[in-house]
Amino acid sequence: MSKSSGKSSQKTPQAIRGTQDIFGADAESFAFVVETFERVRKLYRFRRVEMPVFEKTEVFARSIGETTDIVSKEMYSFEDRGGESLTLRPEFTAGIARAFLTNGWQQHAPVKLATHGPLFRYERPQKGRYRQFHQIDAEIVGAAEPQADVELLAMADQLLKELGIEGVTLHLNTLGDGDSREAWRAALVEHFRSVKDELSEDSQERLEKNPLRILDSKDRRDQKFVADAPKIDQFLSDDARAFFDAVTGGLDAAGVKWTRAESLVRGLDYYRHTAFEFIPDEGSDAAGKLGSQSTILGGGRYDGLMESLGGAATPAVGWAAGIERLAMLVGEKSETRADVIVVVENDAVLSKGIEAARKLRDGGMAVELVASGSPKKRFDKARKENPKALLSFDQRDAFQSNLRGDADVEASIRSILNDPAFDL
RNA sequence: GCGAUCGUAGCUCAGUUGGUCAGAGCGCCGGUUUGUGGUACCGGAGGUCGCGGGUUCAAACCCCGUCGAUCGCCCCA
Repeated sequence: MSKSSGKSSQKTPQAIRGTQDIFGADAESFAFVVETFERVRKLYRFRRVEMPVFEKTEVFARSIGETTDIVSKEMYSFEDRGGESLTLRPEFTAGIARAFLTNGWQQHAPVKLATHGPLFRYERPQKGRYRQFHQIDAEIVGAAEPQADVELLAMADQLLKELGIEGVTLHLNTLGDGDSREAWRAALVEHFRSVKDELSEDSQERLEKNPLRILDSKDRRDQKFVADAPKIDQFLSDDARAFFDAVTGGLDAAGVKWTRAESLVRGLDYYRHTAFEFIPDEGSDAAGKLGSQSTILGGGRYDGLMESLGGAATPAVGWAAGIERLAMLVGEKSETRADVIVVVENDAVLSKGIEAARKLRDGGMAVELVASGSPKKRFDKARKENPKALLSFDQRDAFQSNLRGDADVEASIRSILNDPAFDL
């Protein structure tokens, strides 16, 4: 904005609530998370998949569960010009299931898939929570065996380690198979209904909508009833029991530390068997950085999902993690230093600066060219950036150059600009 | 949808019981030191103190509304 033009009378539009413009150190942390995920995912041979950001609304409505908050009030839905209801994806799993069915990926099953990108949920923004947020996601589709759960969790565990995130523990539970889950749910409803009047207002409502979530309640009034609520273990079929034992046994073999969380349930209707969340330990550094958003990676098995979309029964297991939350835990990632800053101290030698910068970049060096502003201040400006080497060009009586910096970088520069014209 | 806190230059913030309170640092622009130098000095641009009402002789400061941000509840990554 120049002095003569002054301020425009136009009002600058504001960013949409709950969206973010990520820049600088935060953007570096974000990129570090994604790059680490990409690296680890390849170690486990998960295949990259790109998904559309929006789908027909029914993809999410039918798979996630009509009564969940996500579907009933948190979706970004709109009609396209043909009058069809479309929705910006609130999660990855439903879209992946749809893609699996419509593209005939059964032929690849079991298939390990990984993706990442933006998701959208119409919620109140707060710490670590946005309306447009970003996740990394991993799924194994078409694998019924507990070994798939183990592999998936081992990858998650290794990812967190490679991100350098400490003080986080895998909380693990089983919801049993469909019948187990329903029996348990019925018993829970009965248990809590008998003390309904003593429950918190929120939990009285949960009793009708989503009784399993009463187990998660933070309200003191609910906790004593949660303690002696029926446990899923009482309702597990032999198969479900064996499945869970196989998962925990595999985790031990893989060296993944875990803890049983009997009251851990996930909000979405499609989960069966394994449910898990990586949660910061109480009082840990990580817990402090995340505020009230405690789960950094969560998922489970969703054997019933494909059928809800009209496909054949297909077992699958997956997880997702919020990139923003992970980025808060990986610490400051500073932007990389320049290898060289080329300073043009006199505009008469500008072309020489441009030429040198290009040649150095061709040679694989990260180069910044400083050639604007007060000529006398360019050098100091470059020094402040703390490059590995500093190359300055000037023209007084004659062209002259000056190079100083780390010995090895200096040597590379001299060999790349090995031309008398640069006077090195 | 509900609650709490906050909203002063591009950025981070000062502004005492309402009366030179429109400021500092950083950043930006220009200049000095006639120089091979990350330091210093001088000067400049830039703000209707989120917006709109109200109280008052007088409001950035008090009251109401509104918008926005932040944090929390619900829910969830």
